[in-house]
Amino acid sequence: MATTTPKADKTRHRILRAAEKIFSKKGFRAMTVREVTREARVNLASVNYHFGSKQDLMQAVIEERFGPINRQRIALIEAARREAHPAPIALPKLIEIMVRPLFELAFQEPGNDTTVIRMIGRCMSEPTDFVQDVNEKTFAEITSLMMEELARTLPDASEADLRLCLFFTISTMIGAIGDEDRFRDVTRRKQTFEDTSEMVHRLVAYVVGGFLRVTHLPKQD
Amino acid sequence: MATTTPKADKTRHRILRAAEKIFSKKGFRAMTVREVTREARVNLASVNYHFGSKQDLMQAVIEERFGPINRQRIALIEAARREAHPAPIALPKLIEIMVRPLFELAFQEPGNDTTVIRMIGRCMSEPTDFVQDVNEKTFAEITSLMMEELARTLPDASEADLRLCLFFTISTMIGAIGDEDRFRDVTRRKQTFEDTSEMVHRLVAYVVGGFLRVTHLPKQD
DNA sequence: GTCTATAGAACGATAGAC
DNA sequence: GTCTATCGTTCTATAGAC
Repeated sequence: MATTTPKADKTRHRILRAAEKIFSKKGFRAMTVREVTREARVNLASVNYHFGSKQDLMQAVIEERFGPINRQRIALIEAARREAHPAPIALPKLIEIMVRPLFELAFQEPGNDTTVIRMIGRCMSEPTDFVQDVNEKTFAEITSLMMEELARTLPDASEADLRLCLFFTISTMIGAIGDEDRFRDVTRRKQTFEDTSEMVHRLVAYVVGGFLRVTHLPKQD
Repeated sequence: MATTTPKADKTRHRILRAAEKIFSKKGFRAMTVREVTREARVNLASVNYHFGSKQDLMQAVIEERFGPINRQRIALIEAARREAHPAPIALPKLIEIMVRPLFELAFQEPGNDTTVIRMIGRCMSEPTDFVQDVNEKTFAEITSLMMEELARTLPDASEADLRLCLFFTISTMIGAIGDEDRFRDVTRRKQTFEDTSEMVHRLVAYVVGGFLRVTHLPKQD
């Protein structure tokens, strides 16, 4: 006997890959079910059959992609905490945990294309309400975990400054991730994100520099 | 006699204000002409009469808003260059020129609302092709001017590193500007961007810290 | 210059045959 | 589980009266 549902799984998978590809380029509103099924080379009706609605499809894409990244970040924080114990995790290490899984998991994909990484950026700036809701829930745990560790690593900084810096950091990452075109315009590089490690290395340095300077700002409140 | 076209100008203006308000919340695709005319309390057909098409309306909104911000930045750079001459402009000063006009011009609006500032962020992450084209043209001059000055201020840094840092900086600004909801989530602040000056002060510190750390990274290429 | 009415196209979703 | 055919909605844009 053959396996039970080979074709269904394949169709489902093809739809998911097509959806994230188109969403990452155009956003939720401009991603039409018609274009997704055309790109996936499946029937128009199959999206509703397998997922229920366009919104349910989008939700499935987000959850499938963001879950692993955050699980890895949480695991890395816990490992780093054990390793450093009882000292706090060093700032560059902490920032790297924030930055690297985002870039590396994205490039584990076959063809090393930038679809996943662009999808994350697109997701963050997506105006549709339900996407924002899913986003908020997906990143709530890692945000509060990161704040805890930042408070340990930089005990003299105010919580308000740390939160503001974390906000800046997420902004930097999202911008750096999502906007490949602007990346090329500004940096004038031929490649896009090919040398991930070099880029991550500099991004970590940039964020660490930012944190240190803000939290060492002369008090003036 | 009364002025010649008081009502036409008023309608045009109402449409522009309504368009940027709705665009800043939802992006180009989700902004419908119907909703714009409803919000502006003008007739549905008036958008096509005054602007030609939805796309032309969007173009008018962008050019009306971005022009003054970039003109002010260019003027500030030239003034700072004269003042510092023959020394280069100090890094914090240069970064402040990049950051502050964006926030301040946005808050000159009546009611101090965040529409303009959100519009800029939304514009930067807008997937529609023609918006990206307008964006690129609008910011090409200020980008190259800023690169010139950065090269003078940080003469030991490689051009590649400076471009990458500038890219990070724009990313940080865009993220910090555009995403009021995430700002509230992460920072847990009740206000949004009320205390602009405090926010700008910290954003400048963050970016300066980032630049300095990346450009002083031990060489390893 | 402003209105109503509507053309014409594209969309999400579903019914029903296979 | 997959297909075709289509319904009902919503959109941009325009024609034509005022």
